[in-house]
Amino acid sequence: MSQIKEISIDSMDGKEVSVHGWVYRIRSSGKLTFIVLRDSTGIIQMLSSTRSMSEEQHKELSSLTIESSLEVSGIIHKDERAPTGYEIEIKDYRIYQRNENYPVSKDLGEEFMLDNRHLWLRSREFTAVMKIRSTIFNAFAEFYNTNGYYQVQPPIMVSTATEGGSTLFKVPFFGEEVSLSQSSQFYLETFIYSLEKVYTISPSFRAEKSRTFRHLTEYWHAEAEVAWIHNEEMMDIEEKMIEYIVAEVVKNNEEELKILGRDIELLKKIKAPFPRIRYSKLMEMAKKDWGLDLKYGDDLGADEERAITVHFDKPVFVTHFPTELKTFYHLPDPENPSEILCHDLLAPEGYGEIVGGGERIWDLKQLEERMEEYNLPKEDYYWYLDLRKYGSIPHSGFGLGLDRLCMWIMKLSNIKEAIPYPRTIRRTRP
RNA sequence: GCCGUUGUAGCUUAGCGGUAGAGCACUCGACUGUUAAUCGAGCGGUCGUCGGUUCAAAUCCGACCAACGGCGCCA
Repeated sequence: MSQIKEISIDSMDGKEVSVHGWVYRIRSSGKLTFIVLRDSTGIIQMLSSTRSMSEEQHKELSSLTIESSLEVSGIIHKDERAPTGYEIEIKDYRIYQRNENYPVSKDLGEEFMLDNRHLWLRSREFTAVMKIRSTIFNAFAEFYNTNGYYQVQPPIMVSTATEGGSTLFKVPFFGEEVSLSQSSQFYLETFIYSLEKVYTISPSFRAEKSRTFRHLTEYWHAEAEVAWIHNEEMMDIEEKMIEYIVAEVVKNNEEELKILGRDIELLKKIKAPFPRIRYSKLMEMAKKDWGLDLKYGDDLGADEERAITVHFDKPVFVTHFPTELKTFYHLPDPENPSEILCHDLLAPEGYGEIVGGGERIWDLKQLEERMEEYNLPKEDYYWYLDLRKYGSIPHSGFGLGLDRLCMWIMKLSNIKEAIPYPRTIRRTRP
């Protein structure tokens, strides 16, 4: 049995081949029936006629319907009239299942496509999305594996909040209650005292009732935590990582990018270093250069991020946010304690924030003070505070929304198109 | 949490007070080179649900349900 891609080459012309897959299109003009077969590697047109089969066989094949499954054997011909330039003249076949009525066709509404995601997955577009997504997830792990990092697995059911917030999913737990993890950062920090450089790819959950093009309640969170490095070095690593991931997609998924209509030339421009702009400077530029109604102390809303990122063709770091705009664990800049040593990475073309990261407070006293400001109970965070009691060191880390990264790289209009089974405030099926 | 939009055949939709129409899919038929073929016929609808107004409601009003979109929050 062969795969469609490996037989679609000139040197196979005239050879006998066997393939299996699903009916992608079928057209009949009586004595000739064209069946376009799909497998995981591509599509190929197959010809059924009475030249190479009996009348009954030809009739049975001609009656097949979309997405019916079968295997065939026949002779492959180079033929310019076929959609991909190659065609199989069917000599024999076996039908696994003939479908009655496949519900997915052209002209689909959004709700229908989401309700039938388990079938829509088979479409060429979504197959392309899933192949690119696979490249992105692999490339992320590969980048860190080849740079001396260890992959670790934090818990998903947790009893401590990361942000101290109200956005946690509560789950019954033997008469008690636990939360689903919204970030693995604190657990990642526990590993750096032995492994020094660690990363994880794990799901995160946010119970926020967000209804936007880039929010999911369950999403894939790629996080890293690195001992001994500071904010600037963390950004050095991240921009090389993004450059690597995008380059891998360009290298491995040219065909899929074409199916999605993504401009490859724009992706080829994604090379480190990325611009680094201090928050205070960005506020000035926003007001003076782009006419945005922003002042120091404002957080970046969706409109602002869009307005800012359309001015760049590469991702851009925004650094040194005012202390009050971010949560307690960020390290205040020793030279200007009203700002913190942190960074957001905004994706270009209007996509906005894909990474949040920075340097963590590593002094016990300073961390305790900040937690008091946030009214966080020390008892719950005893293990996080212990990290500052025993061999504490400077360190930095980040969290990356992998689904958002996928959305930007593929230039999708909604994050739901970037993940196979999106979970949102109103959707948990299929 | 706030604001908005949409529910008509399996799917995409037209109709917007007076007998529910089309394209795709599916079924049957014609066609020896089709490119999401073409041509002919057929199948398929308690117009999201409940209630109200009216001689008459898919159409107007109300409530509910479902989904989608925007803001805030964030990755």
